[in-house]
Amino acid sequence: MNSFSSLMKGKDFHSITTAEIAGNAAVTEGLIYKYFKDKKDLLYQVLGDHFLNFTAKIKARVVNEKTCVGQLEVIIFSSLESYADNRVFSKILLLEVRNSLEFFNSGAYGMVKEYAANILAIIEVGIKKEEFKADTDSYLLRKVILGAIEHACLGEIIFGRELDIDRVSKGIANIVFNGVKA
Amino acid sequence: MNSFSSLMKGKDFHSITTAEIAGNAAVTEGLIYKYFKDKKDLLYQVLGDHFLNFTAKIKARVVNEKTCVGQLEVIIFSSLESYADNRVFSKILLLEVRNSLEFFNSGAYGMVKEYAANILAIIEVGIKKEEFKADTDSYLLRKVILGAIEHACLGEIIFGRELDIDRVSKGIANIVFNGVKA
DNA sequence: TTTTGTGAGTAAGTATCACTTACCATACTG
DNA sequence: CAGTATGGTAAGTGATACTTACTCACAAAA
Repeated sequence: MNSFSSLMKGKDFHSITTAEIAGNAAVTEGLIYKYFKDKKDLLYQVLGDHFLNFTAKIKARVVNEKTCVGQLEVIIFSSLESYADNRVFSKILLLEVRNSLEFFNSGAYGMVKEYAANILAIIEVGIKKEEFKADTDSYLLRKVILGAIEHACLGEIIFGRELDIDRVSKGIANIVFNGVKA
Repeated sequence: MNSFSSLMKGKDFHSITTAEIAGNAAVTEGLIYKYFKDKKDLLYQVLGDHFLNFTAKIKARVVNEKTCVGQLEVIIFSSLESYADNRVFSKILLLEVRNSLEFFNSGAYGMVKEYAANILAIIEVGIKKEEFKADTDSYLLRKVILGAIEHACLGEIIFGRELDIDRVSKGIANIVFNGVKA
């Protein structure tokens, strides 16, 4: 998994060969298949590993926030931060796993679902506590937030652009919470 | 291209073989390489084809709208509609092409850039015309809109869920323009 | 002390593909 | 009619994900 992770820093999943992974780990190709069902399974397990840290960090920060607005702001900031700090993680999650249906039966996807469910719960509490408008569509709000986060990172991941996490996270929160209409 | 397109309805890019594409088109594998540099080039050309219709439809509709808010609403609605009506197009654009850097040198990506540039231009006019707050970050607003559109379609594309285009497009516009804070 | 079982590891395949090469035939064009 | 694109094929080839059959170390059991 370490060998694969470090190779992912430099190229995409498809252009990394099993021979390379094995060579880089100083074992033979066959051994990979003692521990992983196939190459994709290795990918999903590496993603799952990263996702554990990702959610742990977010959870630890969210508990310090009293308001739902504050909690969502923390989630937006922390997500952007994780994506920016961890290229391999974000490359896998945003660019590599989605094109194959297998992923959605993997353990890693279970964690994604949990993360998403958590956001939804916060939004629903926010509506009850009247922080948000009563007619807010919670699923849709989640989509807008998640979509904005992911799209904001794409340029950084694909072209290696710099991302001003603080500015972008505040900007997204501002648009979503207050709107842009004059 | 037709043969490949119809195969894409059922499975993902990687699990479609050149033999299948050729067989389905009743030609031999070699012929594919007379017209396309490689398998990915075929993918990009199919995407480019679809993208032409996509942008044509949007442009025709946008000219009928006077306000920038109205224009953006039309873009959101039309984008969702195209994604929903054309599974192959959206699968390719949202799930298949991004994982490889080659795409960003392809002609299809040029069209994506144009579409994105168009949205940015509308936002900037909107700021000047004071439809939007003066301190609106136009790039960020575009990211939020595009991210929301794309994320809203993912469930539909991946799991085949139904998408209520009218409700979702109105919902996205409402969140982005008016915000959700009570 | 002997036996048995198991996990770590390997070497040498094999099947599948994307892609190439060397041809063939037909229609148009100067 | 010669020459040359154009549309097409058949038969490779090399890379690569995955498999198989095997060794070895070593620990627990007998």
